[in-house]
Amino acid sequence: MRITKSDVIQTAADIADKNGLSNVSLKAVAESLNIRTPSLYNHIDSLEALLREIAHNGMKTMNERMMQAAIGKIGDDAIKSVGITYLNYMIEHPGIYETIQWATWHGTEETGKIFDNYLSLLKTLALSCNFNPVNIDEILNLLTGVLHGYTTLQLRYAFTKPDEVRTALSTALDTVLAGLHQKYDQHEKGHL
Amino acid sequence: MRITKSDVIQTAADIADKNGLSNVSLKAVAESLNIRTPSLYNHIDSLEALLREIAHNGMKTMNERMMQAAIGKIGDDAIKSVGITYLNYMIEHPGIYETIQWATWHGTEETGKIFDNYLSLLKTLALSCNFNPVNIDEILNLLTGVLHGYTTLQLRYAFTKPDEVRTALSTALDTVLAGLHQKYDQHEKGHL
DNA sequence: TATTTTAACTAATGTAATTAGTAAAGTCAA
DNA sequence: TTGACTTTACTAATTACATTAGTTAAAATA
Repeated sequence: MRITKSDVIQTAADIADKNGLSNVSLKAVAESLNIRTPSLYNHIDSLEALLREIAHNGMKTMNERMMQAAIGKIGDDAIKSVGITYLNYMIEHPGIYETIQWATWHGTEETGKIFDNYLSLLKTLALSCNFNPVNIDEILNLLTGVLHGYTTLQLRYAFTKPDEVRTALSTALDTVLAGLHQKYDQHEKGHL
Repeated sequence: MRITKSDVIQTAADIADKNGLSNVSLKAVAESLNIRTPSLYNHIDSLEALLREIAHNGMKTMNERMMQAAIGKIGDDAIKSVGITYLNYMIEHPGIYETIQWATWHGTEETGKIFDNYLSLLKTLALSCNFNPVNIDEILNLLTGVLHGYTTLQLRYAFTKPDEVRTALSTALDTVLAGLHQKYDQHEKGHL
């Protein structure tokens, strides 16, 4: 009968996934939890803060899953594997992903830190592709951009044909990686 | 003293650009126009409908600018020119762009139609790149994805260093186009 | 067991969207 | 120009939430 902060966030996240971000209200969350609206303030600071917590939780979960997905892989394989994991999370949790996008505009330093963890993972993997480290930021910007934009735009098809969208993403990443290799691959240094 | 629907949309769009989407309220719009909130209902159906109108107006304006930017150009040049125009609009009108993203989740058929016009422009330009038409949808999905994702993620830097972000986008598009050419360029058919 | 914290509650306030009903000002035909 | 009609503004009232204040009971802790 006693409720924790984590319960509140989970419940709100579920509502977002089922009914969309715009239907997440303190009233709706409280009803789901069978408590009165003001009682939520024992766990959260405000509706905005709750939304940010949903986003942060989601981002952290994604980061963990992507790290798992990268284990035992390097180079293009690792990057594609991470990309598919990213897409899968979005398909499973569209409401949370919507909240993450909301947090892009309403984020705090915390939001930035969690995003940096994601960048850090991608950076390690990109370096394992044998790209010239000088260009690593350029490369990261392109990879994160493609991942975010491609998955967002394809999400509407992802519910009806998830497998097609997954293979399409893989193909798209192949194309981008081909461009990256052509442009940024390190030339073999002379043998010592 | 008399106000038109277009005035309402413009005013709301200005508020979005200046203060962000979350500060667009009927109250704020009415105050800017020096009328009472309920009077807005003579011009719009609801707050949601108003936001959609902001998005649709913005998307149409972007489409027009991108078509202008493409005139007299073909191939990679045309696509890069369109991409820079896309980015420029976002820098000029971050609030409208935020609203367009909102409309991605809360859109109507109208939203889809305007987006299709954008796709149609890009399709024409992509075909002028000499890609194999069989793969044109794949190519479009990648191009639109990169454009959306890259610009969204770079927007935060775009206000302080707009020129750097612009050239960086150009470079990123070069990379993607290199990948696309490597994979999808049509081979010369035998001479007839 | 006594004390302190936690987390629930009711009651009250403030803000914003929306609806209903009304009046004034503009439009247009006879 | 006058009178019907439409448009667009208004006030008043309703509703839905978010949020704050103050209170109480249960849980945790010492």
